Amino acid sequence: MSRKATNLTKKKIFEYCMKSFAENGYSNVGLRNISEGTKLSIGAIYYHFSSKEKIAQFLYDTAGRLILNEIKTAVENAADDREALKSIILVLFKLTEEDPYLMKYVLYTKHKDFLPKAQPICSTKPFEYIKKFIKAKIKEGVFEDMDVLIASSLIMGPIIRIIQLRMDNVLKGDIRLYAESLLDGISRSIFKKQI
Amino acid sequence: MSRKATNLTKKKIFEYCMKSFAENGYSNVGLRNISEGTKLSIGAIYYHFSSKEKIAQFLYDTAGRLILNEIKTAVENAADDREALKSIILVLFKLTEEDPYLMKYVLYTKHKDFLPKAQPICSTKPFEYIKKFIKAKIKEGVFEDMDVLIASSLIMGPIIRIIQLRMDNVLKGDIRLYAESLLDGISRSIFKKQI
DNA sequence: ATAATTATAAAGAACGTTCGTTTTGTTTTC
DNA sequence: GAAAACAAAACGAACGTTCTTTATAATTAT
Repeated sequence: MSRKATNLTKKKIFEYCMKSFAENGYSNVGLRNISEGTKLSIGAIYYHFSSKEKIAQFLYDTAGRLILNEIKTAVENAADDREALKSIILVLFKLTEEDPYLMKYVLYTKHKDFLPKAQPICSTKPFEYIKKFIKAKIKEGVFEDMDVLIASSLIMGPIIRIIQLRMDNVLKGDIRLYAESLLDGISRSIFKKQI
Repeated sequence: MSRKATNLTKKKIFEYCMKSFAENGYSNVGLRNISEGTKLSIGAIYYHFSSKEKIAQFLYDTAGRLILNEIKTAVENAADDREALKSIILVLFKLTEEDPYLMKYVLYTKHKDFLPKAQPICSTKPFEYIKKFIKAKIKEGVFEDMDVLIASSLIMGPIIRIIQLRMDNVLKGDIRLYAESLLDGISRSIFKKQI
């Protein structure tokens, strides 16, 4: 089956580039690096991707889609609002622990460097979805009444920061252990007080 | 005055590179770009900096020192703890508005890409200083008792996030207008409740 | 069913550019 | 006239991409 073989090599390119771009930066990874790392010829790589930029494009789209799906199902299956928030934290923390290169690629790579019409990370699909969720909760009166971007920053800011601390190896252990404590802090900052 | 002329051209290189690295990314800015942008020859640039990497190194150190000083004086002159926190926010927001390229360079540039033994942003001097401040406040019982890195994330995470939203032009206006609202949120998450 | 043909997949050398750096030379400044 | 400041050409290496060739698999014809 040639199709299967094709997909396998494409996956090999995908995985190596995700890892290498995340670790070394897009500009520091050349076609010859990719060729060595995947044990494929440059010709083979160009057979599957028409340019280096297309690889990055593909990584970006795939990563975005994956994260969005994970968050979506987590939020939709949550019992209440606090659980939904917890789910978001845990999904992102889980991805950080189990697929760190994906997370590094998404959060660290300056996509503007190679994607011509770059949408900043914060305008990407997963974050747009979360923003909508927050907007709804403010309208419902669950969250304190404030600018949605402030609320979004109060929620996502600390989460992303912890993830970065983990990726920079400042935090050495599994960050899922911090989820509850972080959730407490975030909750205090945005949930409306009970009277 | 030859020394003065030297410092002027060095400053010209400094300022153009700060702006250009921040906007286009270190790897996308070549010596020929710098030469054009500064109206200096490549030889002149190499007379002042022994390598391209040294320029980035110099920018990094200068920016770090500048931010640290601004934060230090702001915190030391604050009347109380809440004011200190507010000062940190306002100093960083002010820098974002008045020196956006410096802020972009510090927050966006992947320093690991060109600085061999890269210390992550979070371990940089200004952030270390803030971490110490937070640690003290936890010990004093001013902040809730929690892991210092969690507290640090709850404080710095939202601030940095707002700054990024501004730099990505998602937030269009002066972010200092959001300082109070952000401070409220952050305060709720970390200050110990009064009984 | 086997042979011929055609796509597909992969290899690797070669191309033209651009990169950071070096070298050599010229103009200033004291 | 010596040192400092700048200019500009040239260097080798590395870059992304293209081109030509070869092996393998799939399809068709006999």
